Amino acid sequence: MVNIIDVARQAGVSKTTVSRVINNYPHISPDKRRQVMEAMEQLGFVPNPSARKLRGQVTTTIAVIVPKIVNPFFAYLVDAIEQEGYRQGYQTLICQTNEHKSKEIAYLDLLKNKQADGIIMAAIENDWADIEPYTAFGPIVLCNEYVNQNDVPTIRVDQHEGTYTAIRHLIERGHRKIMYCTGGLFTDFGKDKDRNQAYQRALEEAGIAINPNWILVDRHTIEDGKKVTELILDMSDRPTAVFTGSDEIASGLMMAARKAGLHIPNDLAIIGFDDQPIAEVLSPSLTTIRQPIARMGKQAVDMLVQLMDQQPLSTSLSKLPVELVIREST
Amino acid sequence: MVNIIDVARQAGVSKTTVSRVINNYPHISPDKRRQVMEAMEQLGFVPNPSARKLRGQVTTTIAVIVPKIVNPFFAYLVDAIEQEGYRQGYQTLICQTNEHKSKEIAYLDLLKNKQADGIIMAAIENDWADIEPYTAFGPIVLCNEYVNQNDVPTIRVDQHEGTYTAIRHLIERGHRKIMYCTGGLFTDFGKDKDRNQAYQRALEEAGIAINPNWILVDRHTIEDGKKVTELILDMSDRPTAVFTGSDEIASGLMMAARKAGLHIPNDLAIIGFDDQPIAEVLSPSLTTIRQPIARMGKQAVDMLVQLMDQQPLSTSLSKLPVELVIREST
DNA sequence: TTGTAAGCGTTATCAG
DNA sequence: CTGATAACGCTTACAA
Repeated sequence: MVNIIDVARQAGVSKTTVSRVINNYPHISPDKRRQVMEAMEQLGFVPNPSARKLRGQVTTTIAVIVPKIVNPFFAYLVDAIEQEGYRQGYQTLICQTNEHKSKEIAYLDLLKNKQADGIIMAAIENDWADIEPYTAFGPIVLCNEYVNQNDVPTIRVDQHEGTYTAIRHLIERGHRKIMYCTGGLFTDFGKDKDRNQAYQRALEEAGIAINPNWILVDRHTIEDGKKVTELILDMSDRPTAVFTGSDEIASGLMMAARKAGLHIPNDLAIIGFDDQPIAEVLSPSLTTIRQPIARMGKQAVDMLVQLMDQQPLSTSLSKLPVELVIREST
Repeated sequence: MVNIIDVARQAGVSKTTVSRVINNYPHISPDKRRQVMEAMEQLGFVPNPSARKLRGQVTTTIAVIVPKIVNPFFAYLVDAIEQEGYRQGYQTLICQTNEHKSKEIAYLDLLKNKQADGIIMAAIENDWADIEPYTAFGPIVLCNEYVNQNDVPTIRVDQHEGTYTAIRHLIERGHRKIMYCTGGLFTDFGKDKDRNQAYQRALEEAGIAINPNWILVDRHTIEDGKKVTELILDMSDRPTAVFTGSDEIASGLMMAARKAGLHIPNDLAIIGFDDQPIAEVLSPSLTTIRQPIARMGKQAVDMLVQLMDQQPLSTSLSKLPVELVIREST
């Protein structure tokens, strides 16, 4: 491995000077700078990141933690973050927890060991109380997920508004039997709390009673969607519309419903969440709530960079608007 | 940051002993081992990877290079690699080139600096001649993509067989006007060479002349698929079937064709490639060539680990079989 | 079985 | 403007 000393020798300078060239220090004679550049070129020198991280204060590395990279929502988010990070001179470490608490913690250790200057969490497996201590080692920004705590830097969409808009849309289409089918649990915190409350509020305002049979939780995948359809088919009192927490559930649901002979949207209206590319190519195409993923990623990076640069944050919470995209499934 | 010395002090031993405990050396008294473990626990010690990489010979890190993580094929491949790597004790660095040659080279530098022990490349942007020198610093395994060179460790599917099977299937369905629409170029090397040759061979065997108008290259995305449909609609002599290089092009194509009033498969048959989750939920569901992505990922890791362990490779090429999945679009 | 000490490749400090 | 030198946290001869 060719190192800074080899370059120094080749250029006839000290390794300090080489280091200065690498790091663009201002006061170096043009002559020496040129010599060093040439030597680096000739020897194919590349600075060793381990050594830099070990010695320096700064790693110019950020990490983004997602549960599953095969989930298109997270893939697009990671992509946005990676590209914006790259633009701002950061290397992005992509970390997949597979929903394991221990893996999440292991990735947070990246801060502890100065492997990364900051972390963007797109999901949270552990309690915030267990994560918070890591902020002592570097900034953590939540993106997409959030917690019941005011001072945690967060970029997210307005889940309440999104869900409320979706349910209102179904009601306006004449539906009164609306199933609610989402990711997390029907709990009292974070993302799901907002969605749950919006669902309840929209129904209440329309004077519709809530049917507990039509509340399904912990549904994520296309497979889950198919199973939801089976559930619906088995019901004596079927819903006429379904709100789903992601386009993936929606697509599985739609496919199975179609196969069972249901006409969409006449027999069953379906609305998704995310506006993934798939939403447009489904038949019928999927009405859904569009999340501004690229903007979320960019803003998360911006906020993280501000924190890493010790700049004061104008606001610790950025709530981006969502958009109802009406297609054929409702 | 709590380091090995802090632990040593707390446990009342030397840092060497701590290091030995971390690395599971055999000859340590149970007593001291326990003391060290307790100290590590109490202090919340986590070994610093930079220091280990800098000092040691081994990083227990592998890197996987993909062009775009938002492409579901690569997302699934990365997922398989990450999980298998994790199982075998390796941390996986996920690297996205965005199809930039320079980024690919930058990632190959990971080998040079001992940031990774080995690399899996799922795509190739640069010429192999420019990549080959990096093998001096650590093993490189190709997965999915390949080059015209015998000794390069490669895991891939039989693209020729896959494409041939697909085209034969269309011919058996009675089609003689078959469009060919794929990713790379209609070139003479790698993945595309095999596909191209298979297309030509299948047509030739069936006594069908090749129509150059029906050969489209460099198509990748859903958007590309839509545009292909426009092209078809503008043709005076239209194909009756289309072979596409990925389910994504196929889905864009299908959607636009349906919108234009074409019946699928009667007016236009479509066959995809990959068997992504989307293939099943499309309407009509998509006939496609299934790639064993999970197996590819696992085998790539296995092969890389063998090479990193300096074990001889039984064979440098593993060609996995593909499978025709017949659905409604043909 | 345990400890001492020399590095791995960089950057920060200090002196010139 | 430039250079010597001391860390950063860890592993590994070599000694004991």
